[in-house]
Amino acid sequence: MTVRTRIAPSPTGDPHVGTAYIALFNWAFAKHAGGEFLLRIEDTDAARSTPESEAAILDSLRWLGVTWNEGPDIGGPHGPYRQSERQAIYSEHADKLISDDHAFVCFCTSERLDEVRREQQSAGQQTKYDGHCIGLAKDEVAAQIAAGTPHVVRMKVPEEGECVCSDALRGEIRIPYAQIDMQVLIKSDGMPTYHLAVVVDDHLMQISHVLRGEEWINSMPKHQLLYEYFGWDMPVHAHLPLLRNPDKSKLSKRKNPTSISYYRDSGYLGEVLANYLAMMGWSMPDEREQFSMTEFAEQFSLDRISLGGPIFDVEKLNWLNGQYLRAMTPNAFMDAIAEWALNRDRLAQLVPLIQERTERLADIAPQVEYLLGDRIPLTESSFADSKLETDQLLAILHHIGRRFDEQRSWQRDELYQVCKSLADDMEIKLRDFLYPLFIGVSGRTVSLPLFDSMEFLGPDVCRVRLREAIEALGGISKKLGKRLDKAFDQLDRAAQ
RNA sequence: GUCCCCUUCGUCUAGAGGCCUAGGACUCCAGGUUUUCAUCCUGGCAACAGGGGUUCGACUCCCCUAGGGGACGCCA
Repeated sequence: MTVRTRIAPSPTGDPHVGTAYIALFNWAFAKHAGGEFLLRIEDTDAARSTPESEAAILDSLRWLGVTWNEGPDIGGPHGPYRQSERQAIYSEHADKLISDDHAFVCFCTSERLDEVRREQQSAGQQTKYDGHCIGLAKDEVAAQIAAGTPHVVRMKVPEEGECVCSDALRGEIRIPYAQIDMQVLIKSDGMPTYHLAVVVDDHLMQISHVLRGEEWINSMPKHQLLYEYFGWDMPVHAHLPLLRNPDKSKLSKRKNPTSISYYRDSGYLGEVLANYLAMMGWSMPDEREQFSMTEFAEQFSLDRISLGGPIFDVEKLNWLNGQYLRAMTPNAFMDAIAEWALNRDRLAQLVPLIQERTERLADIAPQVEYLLGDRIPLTESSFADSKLETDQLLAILHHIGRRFDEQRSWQRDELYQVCKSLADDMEIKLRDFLYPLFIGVSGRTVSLPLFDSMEFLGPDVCRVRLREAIEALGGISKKLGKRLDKAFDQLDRAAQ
């Protein structure tokens, strides 16, 4: 049997280092065994998936040196490789489950579900579907569907006993069935949920090994059950440890830059990020720390994975990047610079901003200083010219951070709208409101236009810089954070 | 709250019962090379979460406790 692994990213945002991490390991595992690695797009969340995100993810993976044998861009014998294009396959399989009595149609509204959840929560129970629709008569179901009542399909789960699953890294894992919810398999929009799609696709695409994040361990029983219901063999599953923030929580953009584009734009090399990620939770037999992806694939084995969740440590990444950069020939180094900052795409973004402000070409460097490199470090005195008090500045930075967290796209006009509306809500003049953002982003009171700068820098860089601005102003304590969160929520409610 | 997973220096890790006086790397500190800085070299600080077993012997195996993390969505 050929080893076949996959990465199945969801195109709902910036390409995440966690995705890259899992992709790298799956890739290396397949390559090591002389097998195949494929890419599948899990875009069943119709509301959040975008083609832009998909393109960015593919691009990022290529930048890291990951290649695939089958995928949405190159096709293959098991396509299509976009789940949104496989809807018929999923409904067919869901129907099979219903007719085999392994699944049922459910008409419960989300309001009722919320209510049930609330009750269970206050009673201290774990929240799960209460089985309301499980016993509905066939003709009633048919009538409701004919009448156009919105509905989902849920899987049945044994009420008692425990599920014994196997993880290639941990051995047996036992989870009581009482813990397992009657998972929705088909959403009311007709799309499958992850749980149905992943099982159906992994089977049809002949995936032999699934390396995925630890966060999925608790879903193994659902997946195993589905494999049993369909009468299929289950691929080998191995759950990789999760990348962590410095505070040990799961890596998140609020606390750490997580988008691969951030690392590329900040001047890291793709091969370095890949090398670095490869030593998160895995080590070379000879403890070498610098190695290529080819060497990684040659040496890779599951038994050298350590399970403690590794903290993503920028210091060490910096060191590693320096090692690579300094080891280059001057020619290669020149190419690296040109590719990073001075490629035509990047310049094309910059030119509209700087050309009209330029008398001599020598004026360019100071103008773009904070866009191509780090902006100057901030202190409290950086904000001395503000008309507002420190606590107001902190409130602005905190609140805009919350708004930015929810921001999907990062275009200048949208950023303007977000700021304008928050400034209005806070009843602060836009000019005064924007001041701490200017300082935070550019480190200067005079700079290129703020929103263009932000678009150029991207969300992760902006988040980091704004966070540093907050620190420079004395930081936000837990207590203050709570108060600001509350104030922000009130503002949000008032605005609606 | 319920369930699941994890636990070696601050961080990434080596270690598969005696090779461990626990090794390497990053960070930090000290010294050296260098017109400055950086690089580079040398040295140093620093860990087996705690408690019980099993064993002649436990960082390694088992149990308990503690701590950390994750999951509990018509998100993936």
